[in-house]
Amino acid sequence: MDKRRDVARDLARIYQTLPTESLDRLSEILVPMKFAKGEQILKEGEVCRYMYYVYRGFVRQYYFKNGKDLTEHFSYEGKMVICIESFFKQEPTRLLVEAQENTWIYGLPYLALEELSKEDYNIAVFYRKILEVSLIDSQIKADLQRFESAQDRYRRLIANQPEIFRRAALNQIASFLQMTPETLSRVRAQIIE
Amino acid sequence: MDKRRDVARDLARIYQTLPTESLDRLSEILVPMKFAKGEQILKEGEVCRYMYYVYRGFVRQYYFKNGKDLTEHFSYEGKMVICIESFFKQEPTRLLVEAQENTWIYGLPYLALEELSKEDYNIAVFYRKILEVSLIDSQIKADLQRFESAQDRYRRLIANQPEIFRRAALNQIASFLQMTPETLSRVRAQIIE
DNA sequence: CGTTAGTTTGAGAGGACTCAAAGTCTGTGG
DNA sequence: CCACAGACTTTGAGTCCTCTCAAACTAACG
Repeated sequence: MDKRRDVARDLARIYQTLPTESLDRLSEILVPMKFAKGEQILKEGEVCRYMYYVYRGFVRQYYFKNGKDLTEHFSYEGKMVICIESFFKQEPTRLLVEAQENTWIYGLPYLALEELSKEDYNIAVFYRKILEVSLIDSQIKADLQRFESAQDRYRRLIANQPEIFRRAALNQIASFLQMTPETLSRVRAQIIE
Repeated sequence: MDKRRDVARDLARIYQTLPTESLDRLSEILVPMKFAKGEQILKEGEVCRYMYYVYRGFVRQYYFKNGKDLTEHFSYEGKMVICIESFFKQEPTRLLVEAQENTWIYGLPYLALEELSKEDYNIAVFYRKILEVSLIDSQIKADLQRFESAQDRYRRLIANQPEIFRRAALNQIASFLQMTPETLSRVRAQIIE
C-alpha cells in the first residue's frame, strides 16, 4: 500500500492546495523512508538532499557547540524538517537529524522538486510556500526569543506543543528552549506551585 | 533615463542569473520610488506590496514594543528590504520602514512577481532564491544571537557592516544589536582602549 | 541491586538591565 | 555668531536573571 498519495494530500493542505494532476506528480517524487528509534536521519558531514515530512514518529534536529549537544528543533506528525543551509546550498550539514522514536518519513528530493517545479507551476508555488512558511516561522521565533524570559518560553512551549514534553527528555527540551537544564528545572518548580 | 534595466541586472547578479529575455521582463515590473530623508516608506497598518531593493540611500525597519522604538534591520545600497509577514500574507504590517537618507528604491510588486513567475520559470527560480537567501540569513542571525555576548555582536557588526556606524544613530544601532544604549556605550568604551 | 544518566537543589558569579544624573552635540532663533 | 533647548551619549549604582560548578537525589535498565 503506497501512502504517498495521502501524504501529498496532507502537504497540499498544509502549504498550498493543488489540482489532482499536480498531486499525482508530487506523490510520485516522494521518497518513503523508515528509521528506527535512535537512528541518524542526517549525519555529520552529509548533504541534506530532502525536505523531510514526518508522517509518524518524533525527530530532533541538533548540533554540537563547544562539545555540547544543542537541540535546534523538534518535529513530529505533520511537521516538516529542513536543514536549511545544507538543503539550499547542497553542502555538508552542521545540523544533524535523529529519530527519537521509530519514524516514517516522506522525503521531498531537492532535484526532483526543482525539476517538477519547472514543468508544473502549481508545484513551483507549493515549493515557494514551504519557504514562505519557514521564513515566517523563523521571524516569529526570533522575535519571541528576543523578548521572552526563560519562564515565558517554557509556558509558551507547554501551551503550544505539550506534545514535546511527552516525547523528549528535559535535557533536550532545555537546550531547545535556550536555557540550561538547571534553569528549566527551576522554572518548572516555580510554575507547579 | 530608465535605470530599471541596471537594477534588474544587479538583482540577477545577487540572486539568480537570468537570460536576457527574463531580465527584460523583470525590469518592466520594477517600480522606481523616491523617498526624502525621514519619510515613511511603509507606515503602520499598511500592507507591504513590494520587496524593496535599495538602489541609493539608507533605510531602517523598526517597530514599537512597550512604547520603545526598536530597530529590526538596516539596509542600504544593494540590499533588499522585505516585511516578511506582511508581504507574504498580504496583511497589515507590524514592521515600519523609514528612509534615513534620501533614498531611491525599486519595488518588486507582489502581484506582478507572482504573475511573471507563472509565465517565466527563470523568474520563479529568481523569486525563490530571494526567499532562500532570506531564510539562510535568518537562520544565521538567530544562531549568532544565541551565542554572542553584547561585545561580540558589536565587534561583528563593526567588522562586517561598518557602513552602519557611519549612517545610523547609536541609539538605533543599540536596539538593532539587541542591547540598551547604555550597554552599547560601555561596550564601545572597552574596545577603544 | 548497582551503575549511569537524568533531574533537582544550592551557592556564588557575571552580564546586561533599569533608573538617575552628568556631559556632549547640534541646529535654530535671536 | 552665539546661546540655549532638546536629543544623544556616557557614567554610576544597584538589581535581576541566568549561568556555572558542585553535590544530592531519582529513575531506568541490565
